[in-house]
Amino acid sequence: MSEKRNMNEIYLIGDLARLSGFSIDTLNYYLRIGLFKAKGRSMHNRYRYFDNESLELLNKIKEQRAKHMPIRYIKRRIEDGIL
Amino acid sequence: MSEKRNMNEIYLIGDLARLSGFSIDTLNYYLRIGLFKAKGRSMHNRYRYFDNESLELLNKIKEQRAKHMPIRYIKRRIEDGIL
DNA sequence: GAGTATACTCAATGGTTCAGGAGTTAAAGA
DNA sequence: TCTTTAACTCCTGAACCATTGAGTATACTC
Repeated sequence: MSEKRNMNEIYLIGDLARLSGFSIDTLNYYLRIGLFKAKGRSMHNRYRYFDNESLELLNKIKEQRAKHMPIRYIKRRIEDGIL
Repeated sequence: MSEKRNMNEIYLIGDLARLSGFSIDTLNYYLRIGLFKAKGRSMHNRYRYFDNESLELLNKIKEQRAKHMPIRYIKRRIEDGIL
């Protein structure tokens, strides 16, 4: 009942933008610089898929950015598994 | 290693068409008449998601259609859990 | 044989995604 | 102050998806 993990939702970038509050442009930028990655991709049209884990990460990124933490530091924290 | 189930792939209709051999038009028709259903949908753009289970069902449908089994019978078999 | 049903197939419209590149604004550095 | 850098933001073109409605070929029914 109170399980929060594994809702198994799937999102495309537009959903992720709506749910995270970031603009699609910002998300594309973040993807371009490798701040976060898609969980999968359509082989047919290269559309990217995301899930709730992507969303959780974006929420953390949002918090950090709200505190003016530079992206390069956020990126390192993610890579180091701290975030 | 030899697990065949739960590959966790996600497909859009174009992928499904390529993988199943049905045309997108045919798949849209099958969806329209309810022969099979999408596993999910983007709330943002209403794109439909499918998975390997969808693909397996389509392969069964393909077999039946190859034997000229009318769609209404196939549909009933699916509903009855026979197929 | 004419009419109907089945199973697609095609076409049009509108919104979405991607990739790439260029523009912008504010802050930091020299 | 002038120049860079950071972090977006905007734009374009090609491909894709959804929906709707109309067209078609074959099979079935009367």
